[in-house]
Amino acid sequence: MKYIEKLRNSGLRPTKQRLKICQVLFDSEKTFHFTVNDLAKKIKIKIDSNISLATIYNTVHAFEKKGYLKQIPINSSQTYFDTNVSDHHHFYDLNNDKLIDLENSDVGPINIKKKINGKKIKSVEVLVKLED
Amino acid sequence: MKYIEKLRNSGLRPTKQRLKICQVLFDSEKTFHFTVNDLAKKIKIKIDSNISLATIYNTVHAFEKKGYLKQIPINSSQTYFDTNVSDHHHFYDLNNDKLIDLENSDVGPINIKKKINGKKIKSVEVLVKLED
DNA sequence: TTTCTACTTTATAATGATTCTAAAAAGGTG
DNA sequence: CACCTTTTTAGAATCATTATAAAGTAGAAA
Ligand SMILES: [Mn+2]
Ligand SMILES: [Mn+2]
Ligand SMILES: [Zn+2]
Ligand SMILES: [Zn+2]
Repeated sequence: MKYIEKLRNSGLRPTKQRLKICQVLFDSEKTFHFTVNDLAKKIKIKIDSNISLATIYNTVHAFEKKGYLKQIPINSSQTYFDTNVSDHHHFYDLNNDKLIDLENSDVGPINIKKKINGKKIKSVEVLVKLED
Repeated sequence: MKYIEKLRNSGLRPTKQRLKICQVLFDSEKTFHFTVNDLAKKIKIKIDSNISLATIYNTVHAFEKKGYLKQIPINSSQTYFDTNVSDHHHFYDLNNDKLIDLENSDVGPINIKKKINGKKIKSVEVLVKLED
């Protein structure tokens, strides 16, 4: 299985559960955005096995820490994650709570002119809110 | 009192509680960022009166809807609000969960080249995450 | 293979921000 | 004042997320 090494390299044991979650997250052609709830449903549908919510949370957070997933900064009752870990931005459709990718090339370079003493920039993310 | 009219013009009755919350939010020289919890503490300190949490939530949401406050898109366990309702951006310091304003002039114009059919842009916000 | 240990999973409880409820209080109008 | 509507409030409910701690598993060593 192709995810065993990916997990090992990150210091995560390739357990049955983690491998199945990898399948659901990373086997698809396109990247996608999801909440933990979305992911739990998807796992139940795609794979006929019960992975506990606690494990899904643990794994998602482990993947996030390792850089396999990104959190999307947004105000919502649930946290959104992204399997697209490249540097990019988002549209957020306020009418249906859906996220759409905005590639860097769709936004152009962002030049942060202000500097904060002793701090370095970790990420620069643009959120474009949409409405009808 | 200078907030009575502001409230009336927005269809909000100028109640004792709303006027006191206005004082705490809008009387200060500088704008600031806050969570509902922050605000509740500030109210208890600045004004010696008990305004219930429910009322603070109601009022903050009413003000947000009227455009007197802005929500800041960020992933945190609490929602952050901003008394600076001008178009601007933020630094978010991951080491202490503090927000710092980034004026439009500190970022330069952002040109969103991608369009979404039937949707219009409501806001464009940049979040710059900082670490030590 | 057997054993040992650290890591992982899981069901379940706890947490905590936010929202809901419904009764009491206050605002506004005539 | 009398009336009706809006607002406030204490407390309960909700619900995403995190913590707990017991049972299971992976990997390595013997
Ligand atoms: Mn996380
Ligand atoms: Mn709100
Ligand atoms: Zn994305
Ligand atoms: Zn601000």
